[in-house]
Amino acid sequence: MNNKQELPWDNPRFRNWVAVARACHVLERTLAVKLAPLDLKPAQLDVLMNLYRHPGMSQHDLARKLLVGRSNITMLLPQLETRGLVRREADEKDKRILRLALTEAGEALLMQALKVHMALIEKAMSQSTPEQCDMIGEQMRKIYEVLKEA
Amino acid sequence: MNNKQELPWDNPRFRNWVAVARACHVLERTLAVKLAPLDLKPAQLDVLMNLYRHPGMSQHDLARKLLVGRSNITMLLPQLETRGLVRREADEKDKRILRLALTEAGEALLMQALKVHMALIEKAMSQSTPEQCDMIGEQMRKIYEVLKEA
DNA sequence: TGTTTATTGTTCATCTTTGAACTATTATGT
DNA sequence: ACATAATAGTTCAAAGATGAACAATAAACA
Repeated sequence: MNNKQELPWDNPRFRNWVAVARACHVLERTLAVKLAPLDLKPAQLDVLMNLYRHPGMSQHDLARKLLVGRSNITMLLPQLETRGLVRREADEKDKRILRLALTEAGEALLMQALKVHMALIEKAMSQSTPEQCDMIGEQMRKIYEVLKEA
Repeated sequence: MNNKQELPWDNPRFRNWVAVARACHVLERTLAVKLAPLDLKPAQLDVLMNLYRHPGMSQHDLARKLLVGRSNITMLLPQLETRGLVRREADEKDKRILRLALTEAGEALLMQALKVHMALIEKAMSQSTPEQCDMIGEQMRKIYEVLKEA
């Protein structure tokens, strides 16, 4: 029995995916540093971004979008609410649900943070041609679809 | 002053990078689930993989490879050492350094874990043609190089 | 209607991760 | 040689993430 059949490192798919993971990791890390002056962490930025795009989301919806547990959201939101960045109000029809939205301050801070985030992504993705960039996005969306219900 | 200049979501680079991040996140999450039967976490697998490829590494080297702090390694290794997966021995010339290597058991477990990891990556990357796959890897390596010293 | 099942959000104990301060050892510069 | 700086690893306290158990509410169904 040959345990070393074909080492993963000889497999292009493996090597290339490792590169993807490393690029992600280093960008996330860099983002955390650049976001520090705004007193914002990547996870918090993710929340603000999603609330901007989908105002009125429930915490459950948000958790699913962010691929984290509901308890994570519960722990994350009070910080943002206390800072006056996020508003939380009970749904009229379904008293279980809390509807989430950005405040003006939240939106303003988001815009600042987006500049930082955008600059970083520009730096990263400007390595590729527009065609390459779109192709990468397309493949990644496929991967997400394939894996999300596995 | 126009705060909404061009919203990031209108920018292909932004949207495509978000897709990359999401794909990474969901694959990492799935890997954690599939690795659970081996009582191994993704972070631990990363350690085993690196020690397999670079036996004799120091903890400092390992931390840099994994993009984590040194203290993280200090907390991570004793678990693996106690389970008999990793060996740690002092360097002769430089008494500060601990040289790391896999044990036989560590290598055996790594091979099992790699099958799981490989299967997952196959599932993800088989969405793309070999050319697309290589291109993605190439671009991601560029991104890593650009960002790692920023 | 009344009972059972699902869903939303919270709590809590546990495990990770992190960075700053610390010790021990080696390198550097005078 | 001696003082200073740099490096490897550890410790520790604080912050984050996770999942199971729970309370409140709503939905399903008999």
